[in-house]
Amino acid sequence: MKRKPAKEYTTEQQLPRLGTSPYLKLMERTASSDTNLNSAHLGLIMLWTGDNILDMVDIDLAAFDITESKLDLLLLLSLHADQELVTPSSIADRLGIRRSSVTALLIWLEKKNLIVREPYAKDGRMTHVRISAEGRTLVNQILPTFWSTCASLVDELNKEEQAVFQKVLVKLNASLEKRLGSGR
Amino acid sequence: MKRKPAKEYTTEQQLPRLGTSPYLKLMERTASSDTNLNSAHLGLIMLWTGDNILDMVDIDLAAFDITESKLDLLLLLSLHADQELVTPSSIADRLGIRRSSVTALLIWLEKKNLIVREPYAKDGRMTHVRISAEGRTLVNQILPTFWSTCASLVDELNKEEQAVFQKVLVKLNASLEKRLGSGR
DNA sequence: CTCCTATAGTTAGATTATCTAATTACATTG
DNA sequence: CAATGTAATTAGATAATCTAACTATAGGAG
Repeated sequence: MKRKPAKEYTTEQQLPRLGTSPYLKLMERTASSDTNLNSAHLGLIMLWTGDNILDMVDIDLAAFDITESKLDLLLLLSLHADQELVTPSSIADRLGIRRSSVTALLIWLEKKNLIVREPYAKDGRMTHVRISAEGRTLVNQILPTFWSTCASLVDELNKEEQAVFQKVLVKLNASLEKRLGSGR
Repeated sequence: MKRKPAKEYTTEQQLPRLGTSPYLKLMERTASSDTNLNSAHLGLIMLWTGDNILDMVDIDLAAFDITESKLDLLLLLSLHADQELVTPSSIADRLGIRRSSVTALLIWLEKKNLIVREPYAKDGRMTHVRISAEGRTLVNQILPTFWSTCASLVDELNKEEQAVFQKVLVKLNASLEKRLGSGR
């Protein structure tokens, strides 16, 4: 969760915007000799951009009183609604977080009646989790805005730029998911 | 903060990896008619990638017992070390967070002797914040790894891909920073 | 020169998303 | 059937954020 200060006061004294170049100079001075500076620069901008994108999405979802993590989980349940068994463990595994973290999310979602937890008859230790009708309704309310926010992220890019960007990004993301061992 | 499960147990039953296509199908069904689906798709992948990149960097920084937010602040102080006056307010303004959030970060950093807070003589309400010698040492220890992590993010891409990617990314990030009103 | 108000910083208290460790309950297997 | 493994939860912690309230100082209006 981050950003979106409503404006506290307008401060008089300010720090100047330095831009990218001081970071690059610092990098030149402090990077190990076997680090490719161009790649590092690119990675840094990617990191900053990722941060900004997360912020944008958070801000938009705030209107629906939900966070990206929770929407993520609801979508996961949506897309696996046909599965006989969806347990907190398997959710944790898929999301790359601990079971206890999933429990916390589920408690919140259940309190709002967005999901249902049902004991699993075939194995008394397990619980089946599914999205509720209310949950589906909420998701359907959120998604049009969510997709339009996603689209707006890359608004500035023209068709051609989008095309090359997409190609490279898909490759990049695949490699990251592989390295993290996580992914959809 | 996210991800990095050490492995709790290996769960037997798992949720299948669905990949991107069910998300796209869902999008086709639920996006408003004035949303460009290609753009939305691209934005979605961008969001996922951003998430993964954040995770990678977090994991690497964890070894130094510091988080991205805190390193960010230390770098900010580093780069403004020549300024006569750097206040919590101006930091909050630059980082796009509230003053009270900055206070929390500063308390942590000060406890570890990474920064120094000095009363500002010319205005008794203000405090000048600067990075300490210890802080500078830590930053110098972290940066080589940090840059190499940044570089490794885009390892998979060849020279040519990096070049187009960079061009588009810079443009994209500039537009996001403008929209968020934040930025370096 | 004193009083009001604006500003800077902090504190108090809350939320969200994580984690680890401990606990509870059920299942399996020797 | 007792020991051990697994699923889920609970308890308690940390990090990063927020809003609201508070304290202290500054600066201007009488």
